[in-house]
Amino acid sequence: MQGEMAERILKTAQALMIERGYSAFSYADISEAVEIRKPSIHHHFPTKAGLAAAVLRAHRERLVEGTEQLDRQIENPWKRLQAYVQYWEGCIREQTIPFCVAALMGAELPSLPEEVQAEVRLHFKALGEWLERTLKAGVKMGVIKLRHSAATEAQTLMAAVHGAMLSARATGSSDVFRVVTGAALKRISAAKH
Amino acid sequence: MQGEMAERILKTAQALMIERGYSAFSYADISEAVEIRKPSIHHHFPTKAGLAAAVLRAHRERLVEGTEQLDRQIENPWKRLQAYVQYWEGCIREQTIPFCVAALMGAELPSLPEEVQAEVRLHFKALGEWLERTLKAGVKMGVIKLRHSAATEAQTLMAAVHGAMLSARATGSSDVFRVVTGAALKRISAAKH
DNA sequence: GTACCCAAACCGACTAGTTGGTAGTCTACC
DNA sequence: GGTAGACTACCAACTAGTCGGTTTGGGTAC
Repeated sequence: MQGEMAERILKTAQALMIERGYSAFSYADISEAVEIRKPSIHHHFPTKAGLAAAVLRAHRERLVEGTEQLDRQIENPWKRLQAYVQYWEGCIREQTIPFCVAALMGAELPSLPEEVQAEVRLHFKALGEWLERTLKAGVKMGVIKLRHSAATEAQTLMAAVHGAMLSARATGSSDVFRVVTGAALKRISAAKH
Repeated sequence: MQGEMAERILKTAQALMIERGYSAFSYADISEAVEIRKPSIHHHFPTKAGLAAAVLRAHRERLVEGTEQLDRQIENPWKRLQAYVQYWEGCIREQTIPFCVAALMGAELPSLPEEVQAEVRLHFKALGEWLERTLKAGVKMGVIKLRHSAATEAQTLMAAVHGAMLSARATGSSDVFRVVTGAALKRISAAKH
């Protein structure tokens, strides 16, 4: 991919975007955290919009890679969804990645540069498609049962995850996230409970 | 409450906050929209944090008034929840209030002034409590049936609404919101479907 | 070996514009 | 004559981004 410094800038930018959103982080903030002069950041990422888009692109690539790995390693589609949700619960609990960058950018969407908006939309599309695919596979295997269309249930699940993230941030506790997403998964499980 | 100009500033500030979030709107923006000089805004709202807090306070007061009205006018608790959701669906469809200010501020919470953070938390608390109260009343009346505790189901419903708002903004369509919240309501309805 | 070239990485100094906020003044009204 | 509301003029701090220049390490021709 790119050099080590570019990688460090990307990582720091993501952390700042997650903490503050797009317009509340600056090149000066990154400069301080990465210990590099401000103009040098422009050398790696000429514009702020380009940097934010790169952060989102990397985030989406990790999503795709992560879900593909789940598809390979876990046979049961319901447990794949559980693993996805548990991954986020860990991130929120440990405060390593306390929010999804793309979801946060989604909230600020109208004020974002077109370049960044496009990346946000791609993330929602990619996540929605994986959820729908996985739900359908679960129904086929008899481990998931749905009351509505797979598309609707996928959107419902995504909304539950994003909404639970919001509540977790507002209340300052990962418990809400665990409880809400846990209930959402239980609801579509075909196993008796 | 206050004077007419203060009211206009509040209204404009809310619209800007909903569109852009906290840090991406400025006194200059309000000045242009309301047609008043920038320092005159400081006369009504000395600080930006105070203005944002006032916007959230007003928003919460409308929430409390609105839900109290629903409690009085609609006997069936399930239909009260439906009315609440339909209100938002209309706002999103007509793009009058395309997002909940408090939810958006919740996403940006860590970067907000303490004063504003407190108001955001109060909103989540007030909404959660009304949802829980209404769910319990519905169970008592036999129009709602729950699979989990009322507290969990209230948090689930709130997450569905906020997550659906996010998806609606990201996709630019109110359909997602209608479908997701519709499914969430159907799920807790005691009526056969 | 060494003289040369090049591109990537980096930096100090700077720009034009914006930010939230202040000081002091003017005016209209009770 | 006091007060509320609005104004002009201003401030220091910060914003993304630019400019010209230096350092560095790797290739390459002689």
